[in-house]
This record gives sequence, C-alpha cells and structure tokens, in this order.
Amino acid sequence: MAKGAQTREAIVDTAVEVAFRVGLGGLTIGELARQRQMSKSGLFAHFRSKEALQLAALERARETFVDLVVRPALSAQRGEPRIRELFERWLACARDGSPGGCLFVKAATEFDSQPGALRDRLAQDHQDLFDTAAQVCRSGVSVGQVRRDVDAEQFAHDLYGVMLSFYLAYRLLADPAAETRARAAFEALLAGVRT
Amino acid sequence: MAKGAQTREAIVDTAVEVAFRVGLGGLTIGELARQRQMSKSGLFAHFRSKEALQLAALERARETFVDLVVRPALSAQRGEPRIRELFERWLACARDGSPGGCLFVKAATEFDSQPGALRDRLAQDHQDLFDTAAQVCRSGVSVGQVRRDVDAEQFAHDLYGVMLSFYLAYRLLADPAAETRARAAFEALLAGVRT
DNA sequence: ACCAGAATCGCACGACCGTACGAGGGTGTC
DNA sequence: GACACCCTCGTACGGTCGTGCGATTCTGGT
Repeated sequence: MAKGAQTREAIVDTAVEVAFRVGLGGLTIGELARQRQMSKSGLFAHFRSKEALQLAALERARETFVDLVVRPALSAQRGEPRIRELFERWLACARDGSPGGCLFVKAATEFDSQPGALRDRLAQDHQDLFDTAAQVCRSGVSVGQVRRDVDAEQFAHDLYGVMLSFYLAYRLLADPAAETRARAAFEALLAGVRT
Repeated sequence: MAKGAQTREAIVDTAVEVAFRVGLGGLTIGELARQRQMSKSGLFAHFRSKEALQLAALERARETFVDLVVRPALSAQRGEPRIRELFERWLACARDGSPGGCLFVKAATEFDSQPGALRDRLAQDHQDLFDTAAQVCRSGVSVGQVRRDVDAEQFAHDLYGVMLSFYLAYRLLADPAAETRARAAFEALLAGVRT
C-alpha cells in the first residue's frame, strides 16, 4: 500500500475512535492532526472537506461492524445458531467498546434530524442492517426452528431495540445488570418466534 | 415573572428546539442569539457558561418529558391502563417531534462517553425514568393484571428498547411502519407480563 | 419624576474552526 | 544524477467560538 493510503487509513482509524467519544459532528481536523502528530493541512489534504472525512469514518465504522458482527454471524449455521451469533457478536462489540461497531450505531441518533449526505448514508446502512437481521431470522424458518408466519422485519426491529437499550444501560448508566437484561430480552424475543 | 426570567425561559425553549436538531453539543451561543434576535453577550449573561446553558436546556427537556409523558401516565388507572398510557404518551411525544421529550432521550447517546456534569445529570434522570417505568409496571401487580413474579426492571428496560427502536425507524429511516411495529412490540411485551 | 437595579448592548480577547495554496522533502524510475 | 510525482508542511484567510467588561437602556417602586 502506498504511503499516502497508509496514512489515510491511520487517520480514519483515529477519527473513528475520537468520533466514538464526541460524535461524528464533534470531529475536528485540528484535534485529529494533534492526535496523529501531523499538520492540519497535511491531514486535510487526504480528504478534501470535513464531510468527506466524516463519511470516511462512517464507512470505516460500517466495515468494522460488518467484519465483527455481520459476517461471522452469516457464516454460522442457519437458524437459531445464526441468530444467536448475530446477537452475541453485536453484544460483544458494544460491551468491549470496539469504537467502530459502536460508532456505527451511535451516529444514527446524532444525525436523525440533520439532512445531508451523512444522514442519507447512515439511513442506507441501517436499512441494510435491518434487512440482514430479517434475513437471518428467516434463515430459521427454512430449517424449521422459527415459526413459518414470523414477521422477520418486526424481529429485526425488536432485536435492534434490545441492543439500543443495552447500549444505554451499559454506557450511560454503567449498569452491571445490563448484559443480563439484554440476554433475557433476547431470549424472550427468540422464544416468541420459535416453532 | 420578571422580565429577565421571561427572556431566559424563551432562550431555553429555543435552545431545546435547536439542540433537538444538532445535539446538545452542537448548541452555539452565537446561533442562539441570532435566533432570538439579541446580542451574544446579552444572551450569555443569563447563563454564565455554555455548560450552564446546556444543563438548562436538558432540565427543560426533562420537565417537558415529565409533563407530557410521565405525569399523565401516573394519573391513569393503575395496572394496564397506566402502562398503556405511559407507552402511548411516549410514542406520541416522539412521533410528533415534541423537541423537549425527544431531546431528553436523544441526548443520552450523545453524552454516554463524555464524562462531565451533563452526563451525570443525564444518567440520574434516566435512572429516575427507569425507576418510574418499573413502578408503573408493578402497579399492575397490585391490581392483579401483571404476574406477581414479574421483573419490573426488565420490563422498564425492554420498554425503553421499544421506544429507542421506534425513534430510529421513525426519524432516521422515516419508516411508515415504525409506529405499527412499536405497537406490536409493546403488545408482545405486555402479553409477556400479564397474569 | 426620580432613582436603583436589572437587562441588554457593543466591543474586544485569544483560540480554534474549515479551507486554500505554494514550497519543500522523499521516493522510485529512467 | 535528473526527473516526476506524491506527501507533508508552513502560512494565511475569513469566520465563529466562548467569555469578560464597561457603557447604555429599560423597568418598577417610591
């Protein structure tokens, strides 16, 4: 990989970490340059607007999420194992504070009222995630572990709710019972769609 | 009410509206002054730091949420009616974009990784909300509509999840089915705790 | 009508913002 | 060794940020 591309990757990594704390909107070229110990202009040259930087960070976050959560889940056995894998990976990514995966979800609330390229991209990505989760749910139908008349979109929706609720309790309230509750909610959800 | 207090109230109202779009962190004294058509320094004098302004906005958001959601729910009949009232009011406040109520929830994700007075206050308020929701759930036990062995905290947690998931689908994705799904999730939740 | 105090203003400050541009340094190819 | 090209830098611009202060205007009680 060329030197420039390497630097760019490193910058984006740092951007994700910072944005994970202060939000994508709170990202600052100056602060980022400080952290990477390079000049503002040198850093800026890699992106050519702040929005491009934010989009790059968002994309990295999405990739991280896909690598850490979605892909491993999709390579698990169809049906319940796959559903469980999706949930467990997602939970782990939130719990261990892997910045990428978390940012991807966190940015959603930040930009839900700010029209623009970021919001559009975020909406697209989340729609994809919902579709994937629904598909995972349906994979359970084909192996007879999930009710044939299941509402897969509803399941995806509800699963997301469980995760969001976990994020909040775990990160804002630092509630030690957060994980237990998330698991309980997940099991209830699963019980509701099982054959 | 003295003139000054009146102005302050108006400023805080505007602050809540703006923060609802750009986040509490995105609040700006200059922009606020522009919207209220007064000088930056004149506006600033009412608070004496930006953080105080943010805290004031957060408090107003909390009050709005309590007025619009919590109090009406608590004055409904114990048991299922009260639980339903809590859910419906909450849903309505999110759906109609009442800035106060929404901001209160939205700010939670914004500051979950930024230590400080805002985060602390937010955590306290959310804990209170959880406690209230749990209490509302328990009110159903006393009238025999909710299972005696219900985990009220879990219920509160799950209810929050349903709301968060609704926020996302409604605001980011503009999904027309969001409300229907939220209602379905709520009914499933309720069915799980009924006697 | 007057006066005290509250409310608001104008102006200034240093810091940082995002962005632009040209100069210089490094590296790889002929 | 010369050349081209990619990175990175310094410097600069106009703007906005949060905050402080003294001067001015407004308001309410006497």
